[in-house]
Amino acid sequence: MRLTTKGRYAVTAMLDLALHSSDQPVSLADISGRQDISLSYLEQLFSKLRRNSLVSSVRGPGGGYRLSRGGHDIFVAQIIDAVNDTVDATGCGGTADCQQGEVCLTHYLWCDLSDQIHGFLSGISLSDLLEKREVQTIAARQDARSHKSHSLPVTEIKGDTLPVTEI
Amino acid sequence: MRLTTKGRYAVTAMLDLALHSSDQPVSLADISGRQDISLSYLEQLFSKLRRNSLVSSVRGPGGGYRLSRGGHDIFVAQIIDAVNDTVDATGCGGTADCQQGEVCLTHYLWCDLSDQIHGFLSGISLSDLLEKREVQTIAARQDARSHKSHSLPVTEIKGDTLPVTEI
DNA sequence: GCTTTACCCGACAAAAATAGTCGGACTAAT
DNA sequence: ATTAGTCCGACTATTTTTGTCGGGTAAAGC
Repeated sequence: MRLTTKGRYAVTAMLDLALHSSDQPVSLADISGRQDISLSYLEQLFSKLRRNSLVSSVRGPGGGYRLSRGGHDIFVAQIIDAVNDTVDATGCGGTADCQQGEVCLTHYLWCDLSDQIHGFLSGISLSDLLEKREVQTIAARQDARSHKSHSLPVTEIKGDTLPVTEI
Repeated sequence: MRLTTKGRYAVTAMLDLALHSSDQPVSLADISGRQDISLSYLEQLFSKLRRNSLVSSVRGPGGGYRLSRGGHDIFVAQIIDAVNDTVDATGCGGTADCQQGEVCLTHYLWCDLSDQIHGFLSGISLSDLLEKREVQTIAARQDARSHKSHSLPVTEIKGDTLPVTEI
């Protein structure tokens, strides 16, 4: 599993889709305008998302895309996996053509971590993200009403020093 | 936070360092040989790791690198942050020059996820990974002794379908 | 002191991934 | 028929990754 801007675009687009879901499907042009992602790039991404049956498409005028199922049943890991066409970059491709025991050791160490991250992201659904935001939006509004500070209403998970800019 | 092969190299190298720690520092040439990472690339990575005081260096013959502190006090997130020199790729660089409300909304949604992942990786130390591996190595040995099957002794976290190849 | 072994550092270059373009299909509603 | 949209492949530009090269500097051992 990799975590790049490509995955971010995909997740963002899916969130946009979840956010604007109604009886009408959402066109890529809309998403492109709202999220500032190029239309053609979105086409590439949604082609993969559709093949992984995360979205369904409606062609013709008034067409667009819909989530294939409820947001509570679509997980971040699935989205990222869908657009990242798994290039096995471990050298030893699972089939244990791993040469010296040492190499394999740390290779497996990394796989563990990879699995942990994947498992973590498999537990976060689109709905989870939306609900979280819902709560925070309200909180921020209340906060703004009371003392209009607190410029970045972002969840603080562990009291870290990280800048909240980039994943 | 991004998750690419660069970060994997860094974590792998740090694990190697933790694994071979003794009174003698470990040379990059050793790590390069064991982990099959080019020496010059390792130099680049360790330059950043040193500047982030995750490792300390000893120059001259017999020199090399050491973990700057115990493995239980070095976390995966720190390593990945260190080598990934944070390029703020959100467009709106935190200072809220984010234009239309919509854009900001999903932007923040993504930041949430980013923070969650970061928090998750901030909770995993080098020691955690090593201990986990320790347990599994023993388990695999026992397994091999009994019925010599079970070719990939990797933790199954959530009964996922993912191939255990790449993070 | 000299040599050797390492870290250090910046500039450069190849390769890969990302991001985006273009042109042309096809589909269905109006 | 026209039009608004998805679809699709090929092509290109940009950026990031990955690695090379050449030369430094510090310290140990002779």
